Amino acid sequence: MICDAGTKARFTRPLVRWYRTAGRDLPWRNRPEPYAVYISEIMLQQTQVSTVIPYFHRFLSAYPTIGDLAAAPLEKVLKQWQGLGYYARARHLHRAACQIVEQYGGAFPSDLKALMSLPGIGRSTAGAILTIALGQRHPILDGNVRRVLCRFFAIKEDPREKKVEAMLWDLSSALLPKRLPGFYLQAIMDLGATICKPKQPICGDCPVTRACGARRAGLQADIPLKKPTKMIPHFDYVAGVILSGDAVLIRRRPLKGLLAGLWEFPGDRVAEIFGELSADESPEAALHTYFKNELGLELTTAGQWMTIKHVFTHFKMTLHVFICRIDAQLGYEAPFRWAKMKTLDQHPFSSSHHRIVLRLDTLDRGGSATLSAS
DNA sequence: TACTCGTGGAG
DNA sequence: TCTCCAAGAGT
Repeated sequence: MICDAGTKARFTRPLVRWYRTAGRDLPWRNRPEPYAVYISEIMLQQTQVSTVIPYFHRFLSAYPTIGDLAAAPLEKVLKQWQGLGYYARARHLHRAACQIVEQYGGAFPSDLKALMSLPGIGRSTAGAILTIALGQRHPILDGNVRRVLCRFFAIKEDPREKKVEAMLWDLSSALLPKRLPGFYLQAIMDLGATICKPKQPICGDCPVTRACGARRAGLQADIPLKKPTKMIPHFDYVAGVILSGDAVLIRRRPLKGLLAGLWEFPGDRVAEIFGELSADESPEAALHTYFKNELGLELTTAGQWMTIKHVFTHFKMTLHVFICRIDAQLGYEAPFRWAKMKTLDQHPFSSSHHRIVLRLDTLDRGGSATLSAS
C-alpha cells in the first residue's frame, strides 16, 4: 500500500480542520501532562469514553500524581478501578507507577522503548502518550485508526493478519503530519468514534468522504473485515453469603487470572466442586459440598437468595447465591476474611459480586427483614 | 497464532 | 433478549 504526499494531504488536512470544530471536549485534553494522558489511555483500552470519564475524574482526584499512585496500596487502586473491568490494567498501572518512581525518580520516561518496557504499555499506548502529551511523533494503531485506515484505503483483507497489520502500522506512520501530530492523533480517533463508526458510519458528515476508498466502492459496511463470532460456553457458579454477628465472610481471589486480587463471596464453579462428570447436582448441594471441603463448615441454607447472570469476554455465568447465618465466627486465614458489614464496601469486588454487596446493604439497613428469600 | 482478560451501552 | 463491541496488552 502506497501513500504519496497527495494522498496524505487529502487525508490529514480535512481531518485536522474538521477536528477543530467537531472534536470532542474530553477531560484529559485539558490536562496535557503525561500522567493524565497515561491514565486516560489505559482506561480507554477496550472501554468507551462515556464509561471512562467518571473513573478518570475520581482516579485523578484520588491520585493527582504518579507518586501518589505509586505510594497507594494495590487494593485501594483496585477499588478505584472497581466496575471498569480488565483489572490487569490497574495492577500494571500500579506496578508501572512504582517503576517510574524508583527507576526514573518520578519523571515520566520520554523514550518510546523505555515506555513500552513498562507493564501494560504497548506500542499504541506508548505512542499516544508521547505524541499527545510530549509532542513527539509516533504512530498508533487502535481500533479507531485501524477501522478508518482500512476504509479510507479500501483494505479488504483481515486487518488482524500479521502482514496487513504491519502495513497498517506503516500507513499510520506515513500519515503522521510534521506539525501538531498529537492534534492529528486525537482527530483520527474522534473521527473513528463519532463518524467512521463500526456500524452505520455517517459518511455524509465525514471530512474525507470524497477520497475514501470504501465509500467510493460502497463497501463501508464490509470493511474492516469482521472476525467470525465464536460460541462461548455457559457455566453455573455458586456463592455463599455467610453472616456472623456484624460480619460477613469474604475471600480474596489470587493475584493472577480472572478478576485477580478482587474480593468475593466464597464459592466456585459447580462443575469444579463436583467434578466434570456429575453436572446434574443442584447448586445448593454444590455450595454445601464446597464449604464442607474448604472450611469444614456445615451450612443450612433456605433456598436461593439471588440469581445473577453475567457475561464475561469468553464465558457466560449464572451465579447462584445462598445466604446463611452462623453462630461461631471462626478465625479463617487468608485468603478468607471476616469483614464488618460497615467496611464491606471498602473492598474491591467484581461487578457481579458487588451486586450482592448492594443487596446486602439494603437488607442491613432494612433491619429485621433478615434472611427471607425473594 | 490464539487465547485470556470485564463491563455496560447501543441497536 | 441477543449481538456486537470500545483509545490493547500479556502470554
